[in-house]
Amino acid sequence: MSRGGSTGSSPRALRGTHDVLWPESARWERFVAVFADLAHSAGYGLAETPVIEDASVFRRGIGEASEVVGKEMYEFVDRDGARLALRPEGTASVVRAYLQHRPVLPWKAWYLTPAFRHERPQAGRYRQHHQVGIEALGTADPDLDVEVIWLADRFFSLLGLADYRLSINSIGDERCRPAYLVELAAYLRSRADELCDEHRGRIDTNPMRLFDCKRPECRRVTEEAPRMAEHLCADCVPHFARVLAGLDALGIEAGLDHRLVRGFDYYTRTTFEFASGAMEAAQNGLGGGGRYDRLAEVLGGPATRGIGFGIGIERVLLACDAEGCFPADPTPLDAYVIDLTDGAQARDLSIELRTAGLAVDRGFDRRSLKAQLGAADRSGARAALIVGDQELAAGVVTVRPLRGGDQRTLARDEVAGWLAALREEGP
RNA sequence: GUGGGCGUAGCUCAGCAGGUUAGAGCGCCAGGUUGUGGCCCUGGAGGUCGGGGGUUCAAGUCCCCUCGCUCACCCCA
Repeated sequence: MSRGGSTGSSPRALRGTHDVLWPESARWERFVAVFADLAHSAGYGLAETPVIEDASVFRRGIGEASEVVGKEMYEFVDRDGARLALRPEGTASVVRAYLQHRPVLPWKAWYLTPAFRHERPQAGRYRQHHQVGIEALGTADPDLDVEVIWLADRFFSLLGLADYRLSINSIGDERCRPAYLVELAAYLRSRADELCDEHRGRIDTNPMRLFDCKRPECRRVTEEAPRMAEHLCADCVPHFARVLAGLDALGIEAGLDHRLVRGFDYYTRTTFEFASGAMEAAQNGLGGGGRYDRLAEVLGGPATRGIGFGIGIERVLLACDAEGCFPADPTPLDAYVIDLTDGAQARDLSIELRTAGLAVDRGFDRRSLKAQLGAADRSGARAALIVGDQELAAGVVTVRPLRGGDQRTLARDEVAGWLAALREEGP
């Protein structure tokens, strides 16, 4: 098969996108199920919102000066002339949905979504990746910050991950940050000639963005920069202290990182990130989040505080691979029906058993017994059910365990019970 | 956006210094076993050697262009 994109070859998934097929997809199903159960256990309900939004939702929410909006967002004009965008992250959409429907506060939601960013793909980085996340709106209580961070930490441990670390910071609020930004910008201007070209121009538009830069020249400057955590106001100081105390009480280790400002402009106060220690630094970010107490206002709604996080599914599965945890184990079939007559027996028996709550596949095309048994073996079914002319005439089914055990003949109405018992026995 | 590596069967790859109809293993299909999977044996299907152009008597092999994949930088999940 041609791997080229030239004439004559069949279509491929677009660059940076990928298919997740069985059996690998079994892992995704479990991943999402574990997350959903955890979210429900803390009072979070599913929020399913469109992946496509008016571009302003993200431009205003995430920030015009952010990398994601500035050079990565999929944005286009549709047939009606509207400026639309494919969601590059989950939070802005959920807050938009909150503002539109105004559920009673506090409001807690979880989500599963693809996220689109136009970048050059590499290991663990895609143009369409997938995230699960939660958002909680309507309270400034720092214990909510603790709950949210605990949920992320709990999720990782439920997957069996152990080698990861939490970084945390507070980046202040509308009361203390403006003065800090003035001081920061002044400091950065004083050392502007030492900064990388790309970030020198950001000093006045968005000085905190420079903390994200990994180039050594910028890092040297930002390491010695004034720290937000040391300029917090009388409201932010106790908030952050309460968050740290809560994490400590829960036994969650958090490393303070004064450069942790996150890539989206909507964050206030608490910001945090989880990184795997089992992967290369280029793709070790498992997830992150923080408070966004101003986001609802930026999107045109009433002041509504909020906090949440997003977790990258592909990244976390890579970390699981690196740690050898959370294996994929597809749910096995209870039975595979083999019909040696005209096919009507497989048609009717398989549907009868499925209706009774069993997982059943069957052979098609009237293939030989040997071929159908081979297919039954490959299907992973616990048992093969054989109906040939002899069984049909006698009203029975030959049942053959495929993982050890003796073959026997059962009356047709005994088969479902026998399969249920077989399921109870083993995996 | 910038740079490196790589494109031969569904998958993993071999093809020595350019030389007849391009190979292996795995997988798939069929038969050996007229109704019994896994092991074994035999056979079969499956490839415009990513695409285009060039050099040559001759190109999977050499050259150019192009597309794609991949890894890294940046940023992030």
